[in-house]
Amino acid sequence: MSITHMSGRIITEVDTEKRSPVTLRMLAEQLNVHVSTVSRVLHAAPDEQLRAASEATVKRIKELADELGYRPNPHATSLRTRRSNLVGVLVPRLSDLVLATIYEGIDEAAAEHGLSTFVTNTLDVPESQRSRTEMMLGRRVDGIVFGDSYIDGTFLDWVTGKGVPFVLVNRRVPGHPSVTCDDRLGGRLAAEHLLELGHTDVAVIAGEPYASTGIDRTGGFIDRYAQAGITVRSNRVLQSHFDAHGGRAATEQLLTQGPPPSAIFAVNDFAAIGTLGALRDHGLRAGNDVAVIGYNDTPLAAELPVPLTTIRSPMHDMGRGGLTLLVQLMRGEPVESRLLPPQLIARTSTTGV
Amino acid sequence: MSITHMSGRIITEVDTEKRSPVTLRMLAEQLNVHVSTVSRVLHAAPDEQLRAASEATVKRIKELADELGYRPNPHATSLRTRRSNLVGVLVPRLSDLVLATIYEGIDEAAAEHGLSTFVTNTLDVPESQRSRTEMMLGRRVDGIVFGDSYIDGTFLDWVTGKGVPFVLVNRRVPGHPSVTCDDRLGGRLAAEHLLELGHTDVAVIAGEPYASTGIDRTGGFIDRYAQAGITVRSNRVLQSHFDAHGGRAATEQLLTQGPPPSAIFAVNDFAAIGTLGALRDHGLRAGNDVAVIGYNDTPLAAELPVPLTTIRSPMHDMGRGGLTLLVQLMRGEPVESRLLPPQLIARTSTTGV
DNA sequence: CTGAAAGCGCTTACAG
DNA sequence: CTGAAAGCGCTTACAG
Repeated sequence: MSITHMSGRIITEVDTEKRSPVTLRMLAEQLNVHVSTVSRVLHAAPDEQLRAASEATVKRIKELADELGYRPNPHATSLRTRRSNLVGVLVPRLSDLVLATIYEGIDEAAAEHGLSTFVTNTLDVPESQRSRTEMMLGRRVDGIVFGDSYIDGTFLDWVTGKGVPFVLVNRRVPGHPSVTCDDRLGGRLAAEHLLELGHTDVAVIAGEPYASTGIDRTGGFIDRYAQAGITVRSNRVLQSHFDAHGGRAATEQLLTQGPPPSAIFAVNDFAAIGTLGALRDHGLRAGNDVAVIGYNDTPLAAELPVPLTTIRSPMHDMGRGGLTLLVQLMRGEPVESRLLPPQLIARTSTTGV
Repeated sequence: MSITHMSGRIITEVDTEKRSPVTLRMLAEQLNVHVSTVSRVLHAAPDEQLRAASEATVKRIKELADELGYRPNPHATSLRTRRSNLVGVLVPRLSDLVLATIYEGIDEAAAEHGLSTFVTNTLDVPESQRSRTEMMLGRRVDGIVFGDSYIDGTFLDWVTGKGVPFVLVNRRVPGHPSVTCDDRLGGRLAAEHLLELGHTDVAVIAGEPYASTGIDRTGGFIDRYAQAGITVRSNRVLQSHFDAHGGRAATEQLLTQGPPPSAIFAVNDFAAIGTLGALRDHGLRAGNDVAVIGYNDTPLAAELPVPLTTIRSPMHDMGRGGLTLLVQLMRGEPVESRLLPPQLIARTSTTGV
């Protein structure tokens, strides 16, 4: 640790510190005990260290390990135990705040369980979903979290054959364990809010047709309107990408095809921002001329020039919950899918100024 | 691979497939060659396979490896070679689109080099920067990319002592290799744009005082104004967080302390969105009453109700460039810091309707 | 052209 | 209470 002031030595020492972190064997040799004893002591739970070694030995080992900053080599451990303590996470795009936030929840919970995560983008491209999954398997992950599932579960059936436990977050697929927002309920909440405000001519910017999020939010919304005796016609329901550009494009299309609806439900806050832009281009004031409601309550929603009414979804908790479910699965415990409750957050974009 | 329709067998097979991916030894035994021969063949570059084994043997080995889907166990490889092919990435927050995009660039380039990445948030908390770095070292990463550097390089000096190569992206620190946007130039471009539009009373939402991004963007801006003979007074330069809430808060403060400036430069698009909100609350129209210019050209900027003038920074390329620099460093090659050029993107928020 | 050995750093029954 | 051995799956000189 001390620096010797002879240039030749210094380089050697730095090199040594760099190349060789302290190993179990180094500890064992310094203490004149067997490497297996050190291993046992360092792994025993506090209450069963008695059986690992004598109290004195335990103390000596732990102190030296502390002093030298011993960190087990995870590759050696993984090789030996056949557990990598690694979890793979697949998302459409990490630069989508929704997925980034979910991932933060996943990684946070993973750290609490002593697990590390690998994330990767699949861009919702099936070929990438497959190749990135294989890459994760190549890395010997102990489990996978999919945030990019297609509602058609063919791919997941293939993954099942690989024997690696996995869970879904963000988007659900029937027959597979998942932690998602109760998106049908979310859609219903949006509908109820607009119904209360008296909107009968409404449109939906519905998201991607392969994602349960878009499907369920749209379905819950339309069903609630149907209950109220109002049919949302199919030309008022437009597919879209889950971003501002997609929301703007879909809204443009909507506004081009006839008189504007009195309210628009965009199944994603970013799409909703695109909707706000398109409305403005057409000289319509969001919240006064046309009500707009988004989904997720991203941090931006409250700060927009026209604060956005939205359905809050528990993004972070979805990530945490998904990882927790995966851990249970990895332990061989039975698991159940969870639907987390959404919440309406009313702001100016529907209530007006 | 085939499914036997006897329930007992099925479970066994799935279990087998799950627990034991194919190993070098399995290949060797099936082919009646030594495991070292298989290893040599599978590692040789196409042109030197002649020296690894006979043409016939090479062919047999490669075919079987393909057929069985052999994937080397990375933990065994890492243990043996003392290279993990792992890179650690530290960012303030992955749910900040700027950092997520930079990370996407890093991971993309990493994959091309056969490297995998671990990302983690530090929330700009020094204690976390340290603990997360230690966690990365524990994972035996071959290198680290810091996207969260403080301009004060004390922490990085400590990291240098660890002997692990690292590079900086996003934020630079004198004396350490980095790939960043030329933020001083970016600030200057913002100033020139506003000067051309005739703005003499301007304010800056300046970001965090410990980040080179905020410092350089602000510095370049103020210097350019000084060149034009205009002093930007210090009460017109406000610290802020790099998000919408921070931008709104700082702008509120600005608008409270007296008559509004005729233009505001926010050193981050999200902060700029907060600025737009605050202006609207005060009955001021962005682009007409007060010009607003942001930084980064995030995908949202163009889609906002008032499209945002901004300085485009090459976020993705910064990530790619940073990883490339790290690879050079890991090879022991000399490296040089790079400044990537920013670009002005003029939109309605400064030009008006 | 190919085999055999050693060893990376760890864990885990098994002895004693 | 502690030691010794075996082995996880790979790579790398070294022989022959």
